[in-house]
Amino acid sequence: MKKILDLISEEMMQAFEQAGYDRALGRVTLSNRPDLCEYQCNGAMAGAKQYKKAPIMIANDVAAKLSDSEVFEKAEAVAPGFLNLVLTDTFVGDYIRGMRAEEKYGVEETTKPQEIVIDYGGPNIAKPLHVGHLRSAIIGESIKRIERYIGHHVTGDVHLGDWGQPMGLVMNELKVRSPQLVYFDESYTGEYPAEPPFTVAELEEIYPFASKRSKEDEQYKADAMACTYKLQSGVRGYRALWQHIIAVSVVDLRRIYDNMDVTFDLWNGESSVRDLIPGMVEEMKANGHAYISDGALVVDVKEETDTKEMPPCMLLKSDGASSYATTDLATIKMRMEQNKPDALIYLTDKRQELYFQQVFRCARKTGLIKPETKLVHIQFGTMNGKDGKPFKTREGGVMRLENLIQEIHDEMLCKIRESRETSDEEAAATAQVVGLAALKYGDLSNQASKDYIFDIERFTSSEGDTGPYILYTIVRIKSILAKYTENGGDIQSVFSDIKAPVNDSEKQLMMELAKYNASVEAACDEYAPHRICAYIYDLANAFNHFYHETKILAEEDASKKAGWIALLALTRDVFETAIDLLGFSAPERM
RNA sequence: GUGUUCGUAGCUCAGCUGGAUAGAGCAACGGCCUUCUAAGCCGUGGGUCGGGGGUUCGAAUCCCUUCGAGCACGCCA
Repeated sequence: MKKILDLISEEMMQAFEQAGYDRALGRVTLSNRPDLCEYQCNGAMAGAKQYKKAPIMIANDVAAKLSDSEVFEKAEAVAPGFLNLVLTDTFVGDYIRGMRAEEKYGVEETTKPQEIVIDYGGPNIAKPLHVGHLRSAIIGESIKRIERYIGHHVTGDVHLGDWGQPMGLVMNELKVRSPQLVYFDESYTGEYPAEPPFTVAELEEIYPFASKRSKEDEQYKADAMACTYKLQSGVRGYRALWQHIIAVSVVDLRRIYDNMDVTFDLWNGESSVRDLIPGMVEEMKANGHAYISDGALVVDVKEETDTKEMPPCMLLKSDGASSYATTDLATIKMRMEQNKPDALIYLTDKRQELYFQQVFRCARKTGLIKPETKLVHIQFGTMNGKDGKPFKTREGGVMRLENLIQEIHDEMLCKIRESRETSDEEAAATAQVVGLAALKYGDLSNQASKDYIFDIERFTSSEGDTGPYILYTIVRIKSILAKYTENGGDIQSVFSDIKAPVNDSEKQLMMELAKYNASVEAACDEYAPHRICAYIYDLANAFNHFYHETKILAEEDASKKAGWIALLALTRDVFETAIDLLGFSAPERM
């Protein structure tokens, strides 16, 4: 279905053409003076030079051609040369009825579905998720859903950090605490126990402990590095123990991500590509891209047009160990082989911008990817506290993601208790749903690339541009529809009874609904979930205004009422689809 | 130092390829519940768009400059 702005522009372009002007001047935009008109066209002013005519004369010529338009109720030329436009009720009503008839409410699926791998989440094994992991998970999940909705084939990969020094640290500490474990007996040849010798809680306590000690104790650090080496070189017991660490961690990670409605198709990690690294490095050496510089093996990624220093991409450190870039490059190699992607998307903190430039250039230069493969780094800003500095706990430490979610949940529960009587069970369930929406909406409504201030009070409030406000609006619609059904109405039978709007607030609501396809497509093209947030916020305002002005269930004119119920059902469906793209859902009541 | 992002109302943020009086929300103040969820709606006050130049009929938006802040700059991931 064409976008409403395109349809209107088409009508306007015809008028420009008929009046003897360049049709390209007929592009229409949303009005920036809603008190004067709904849409506007500034083409007459843009064309003034070209035709050596006063803009207002051009505008008058064009307006004359639109006097009997079926699209424009009013097309008025105003000084100095604006064309102020108001749509006909019929045109708006027809457009909305058209939306209702389509499965995706006017959004057109792409004609060229792409294979996309999106790399987000990025948790580390044996380390608890903290607030730094929040944005990657939330934004990545939303972008994945949006790209899928538009028709691409998307694979989400969590890309675990499961192969570096942290693994050695944890294993070494386990060895210090329980040297008798069979995993450390290198002469042991039997089966290893199926049960892990530790719990998640222990694991999470061990890592920070070991990390701290390794910075103070040289010998300890050396032992840990030896453990890392034994793991990476495949010593049986260490591999078995490592498997346990991964298994225990992943169960816990899945639980937390599940609670956030974040799901991954692949749970690959850095270790998944360990066997690809030597071959890849050899290849890069052989084809002359990689060379030794300051003892390290690097690939030059400078380009002529660079205005800044561009350090080379490092494949092997001077001690011969692989680095972050090496596993990322090997992962690209693996994905090219397994997924044959048209695009690879990464979500990380914006501080990694330069790093990803290096990796991307290296991948292109060395032919790891096809020339037409898109590499996209979506970078996001920091989540800050009210002081504008990176978010910390009251004690000044890094806050665990679980604790953050718990705080939101508790705050939400409080608000529910204040506003209405419910069972404990329902209150808890509602707090869960609304809290998640508050958190996700609070994050996604900001432009991803910018830092933002995390404020529980603000995010959980139902006033203003917040998740709870959106959900409350949806709940109001659902409530009316539920009552309509209770009173014997059948929503399905009036499904497509949408009529031309009868009052201004209804027309405003319809015009907001009509922007759905353009908003979703913009969000998709720009990888910008905040576009959808802005859209549903406007939609919620338009609906609440309409709701206030119009008594729907009390309406006696059956045909009018049927039209409104149909409009409400569409509004609800658009809302619920949109919030699903953002990664949350609405309760039935709140 | 080099590069990069940013600076819009007391606070948090919009502002699409330059266009008519710079928009929301929060906070403040004032209205609206016997009628579909008041977690709502309506209204009022509040801005030299960091400063200074320039391009343009027209600049928050484009260019230059200056001040201020964040971030990144080969062996951490």
